[in-house]
Amino acid sequence: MKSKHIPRATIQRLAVYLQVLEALHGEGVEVISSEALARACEVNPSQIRKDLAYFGEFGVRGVGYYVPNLIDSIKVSLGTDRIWRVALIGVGNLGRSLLRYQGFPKRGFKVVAAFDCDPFKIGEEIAGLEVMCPRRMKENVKDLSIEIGIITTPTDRAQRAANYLVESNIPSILNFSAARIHVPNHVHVEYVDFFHHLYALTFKLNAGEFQGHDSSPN
Amino acid sequence: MKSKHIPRATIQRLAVYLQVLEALHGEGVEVISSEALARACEVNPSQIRKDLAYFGEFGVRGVGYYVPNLIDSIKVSLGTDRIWRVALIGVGNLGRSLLRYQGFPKRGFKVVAAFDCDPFKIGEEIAGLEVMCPRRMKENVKDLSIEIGIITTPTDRAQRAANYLVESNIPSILNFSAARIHVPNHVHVEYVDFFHHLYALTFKLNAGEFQGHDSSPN
DNA sequence: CCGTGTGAAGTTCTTCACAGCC
DNA sequence: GGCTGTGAAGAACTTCACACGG
Repeated sequence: MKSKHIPRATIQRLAVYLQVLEALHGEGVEVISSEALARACEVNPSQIRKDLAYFGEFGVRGVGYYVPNLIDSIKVSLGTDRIWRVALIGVGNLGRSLLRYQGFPKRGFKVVAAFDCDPFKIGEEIAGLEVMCPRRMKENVKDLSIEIGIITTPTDRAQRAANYLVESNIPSILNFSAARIHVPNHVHVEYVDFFHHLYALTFKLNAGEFQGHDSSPN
Repeated sequence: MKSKHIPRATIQRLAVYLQVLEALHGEGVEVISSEALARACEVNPSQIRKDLAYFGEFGVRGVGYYVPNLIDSIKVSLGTDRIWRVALIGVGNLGRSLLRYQGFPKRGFKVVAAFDCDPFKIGEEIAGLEVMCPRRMKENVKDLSIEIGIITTPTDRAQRAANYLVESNIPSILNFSAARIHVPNHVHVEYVDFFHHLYALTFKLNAGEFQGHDSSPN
């Protein structure tokens, strides 16, 4: 199986497999079957084999998957076998936290530019980066080959931030603001909002009230 | 259509509709058709009607949806027509940011307890909450009727944090750590990890390289 | 013999198309 | 006339079941 359309859910699961595999590798696990990995990830074993099959044949029949190999293969599949260069726009609380966050490099990302339109913030240095004016984004970013823009502005500034990123030819956007943003078709957008997950919980909790709380059937 | 199984994707979309509707209401929009809302949310109009139909008949044929009504109906559907009480465990950078975050009340949540096992943090006051020892969680939480626990510990402490929450009879968990956690069946878990979204972007960017960057066909 | 890789079957979710109602 | 609500059709995703190969 090769180069068909790949479900979005597959990509999300690959990210989960990767995390779990790295934890297992840290514990010294060298080989794992789809069944064991499935238990750890709480998915169906066939699902794992199918997900991996989109990208190649990484396992050994009768044996399983060699963990370090599989980690590398998934990284290649997801495109995180290299460092992606990121710009951030919106240096509020969240923006600052992300700029200071240490975990980007080992996951394959590097923040190389920060923008905010507040004159009091422009020129400030955070985590080794000087905050710049977004009006000059295009020229400042030209030689940085930035592939991802992160929006951490307030809701009402998000669309303007997106416009700056698009004008600067940044081909993809991770949007932490609560606003829906509109961009040309060739620009990829992902939304991050943990309230969506909270709503998923409140919905399930509400539903559970009618069905009664029976305990785990094990 | 009533009380069938409701797709998880529907819940996520309802959260999006809610955000967009609140923005529109702020702009003075009083009535909206599924088609107009669909454009704003970038989904199919039938999808919206179907999603809403799971919960009732909120529209008027020939007219559309009355925006304030629809906002209220979606809140009831998601269970955010009231305040949910939340406990947080893990007072690191992320935990502190969340404790200080002002946006919970208007989305229907209130953080009422904070825990960390670091003796230097226990007793510290953050945003009006005293950090407590998780070993005493069960007794401290008994009369707080907490329904959601948020895990913001480092990866290697996440399972222990989850155990404390489960022992304290907190029925649902929002996990910001990178660890998969294992809990009894009756406990609901949601995972928040923005790297999943970054991987979705790197995957699409990689895929695009082979197909070439053609511009928006509009 | 065991676990992967994969067509086929099964299930779930989305979109269509139109009846029903304001 | 216009837009919702919804059964039916269609598309997408997941699971099964077994052939294949180490």
